[in-house]
Amino acid sequence: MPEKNRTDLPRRELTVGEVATRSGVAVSTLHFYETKGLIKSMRSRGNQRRYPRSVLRRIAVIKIAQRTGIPLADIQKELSALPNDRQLLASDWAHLSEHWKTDLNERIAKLTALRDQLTSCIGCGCLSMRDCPLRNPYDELSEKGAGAYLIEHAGEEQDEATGCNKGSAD
Amino acid sequence: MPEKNRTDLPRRELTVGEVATRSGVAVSTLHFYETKGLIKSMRSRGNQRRYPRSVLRRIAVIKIAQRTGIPLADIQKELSALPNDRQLLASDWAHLSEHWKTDLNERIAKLTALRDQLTSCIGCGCLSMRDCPLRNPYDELSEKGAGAYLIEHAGEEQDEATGCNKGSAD
DNA sequence: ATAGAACCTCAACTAAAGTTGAGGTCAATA
DNA sequence: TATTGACCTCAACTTTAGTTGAGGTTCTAT
Repeated sequence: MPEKNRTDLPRRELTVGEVATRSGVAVSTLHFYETKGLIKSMRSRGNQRRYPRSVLRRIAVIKIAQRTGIPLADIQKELSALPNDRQLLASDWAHLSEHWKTDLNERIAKLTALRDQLTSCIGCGCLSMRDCPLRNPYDELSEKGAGAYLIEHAGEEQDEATGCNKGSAD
Repeated sequence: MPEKNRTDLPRRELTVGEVATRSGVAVSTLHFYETKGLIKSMRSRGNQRRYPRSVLRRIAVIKIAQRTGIPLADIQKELSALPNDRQLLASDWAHLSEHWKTDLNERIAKLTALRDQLTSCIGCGCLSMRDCPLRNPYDELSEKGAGAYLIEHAGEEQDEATGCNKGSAD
């Protein structure tokens, strides 16, 4: 067990394996994150990766952002846009997490709206393109600055997948 | 405009292009769904796809399920497990949407929990593997029948990514 | 000094949900 | 009838987030 007794100075740099076990992500994932510019490493004389302990915090932040549904590319952008790219300060965390919280709230709001529509459409089941709120994708449109959609496209040919409230299977 | 004047009997079968425009999904997607067993088609003498109008309802249901976050493979399973695979009845819709609503509620609950943790951790920023609720993935574990986790793994080597409440950047 | 664990690079593979293109056929309209 | 848009199949490509494996090197405890 060579891992165990490496002179365990409190601030020694970490190997990729150590970072993997301590952060809970696979070594291959750390390599992958490095290719994506999400983390960086120093190299030993023998070309092996060495990490400052701050990388653990960085990985923690990445993982939390992922849980909120942010794609890695976006996380990378936000991390690299930070004034102090190398070391994540408490203020950075506050900034990022505030931003991600907003994002997350939007996603929750969207899902909640969907759930409510689902609830009210369970009894109906018309699923009409024209009449059913489940099929009028307000949410998608509102992202593209819509609201005007219904007016602008009012004359377009629409189809009734089924007649609403007929309760038929077609 | 050949599309326009096809003898427009109310119950004529639909071509793939008609289904595409009426349902809002691409023709290639309809082909794809067919290979995945999500929809079926009859064929004309010349081997072109012909759909009953009920396919529009089926696609509507698929799209709504997708919005709730269900993968296509699961949707396929549920649709094909239906007693009446071909035609979706109102009762099928009620059954499926009830089920998906439950699913959606769970996803919302998870995201809400994450948001609340995020909120309470913004000021702290410790992100400690041991101490931070954001890093103790209760949610994932609870799916595997956990709760026992904290006790069972209590002696395991954990790492402090940072010391909690130190407010330091490492 | 040496065994063996841990590490290196690079390429290929996975999964989901499609999209794109090539090469060829069908069908409705002028 | 001829044209042309719509359609067909099949293969390859795309993106995201990684994983797997081959072939070779480094590190560290004994």
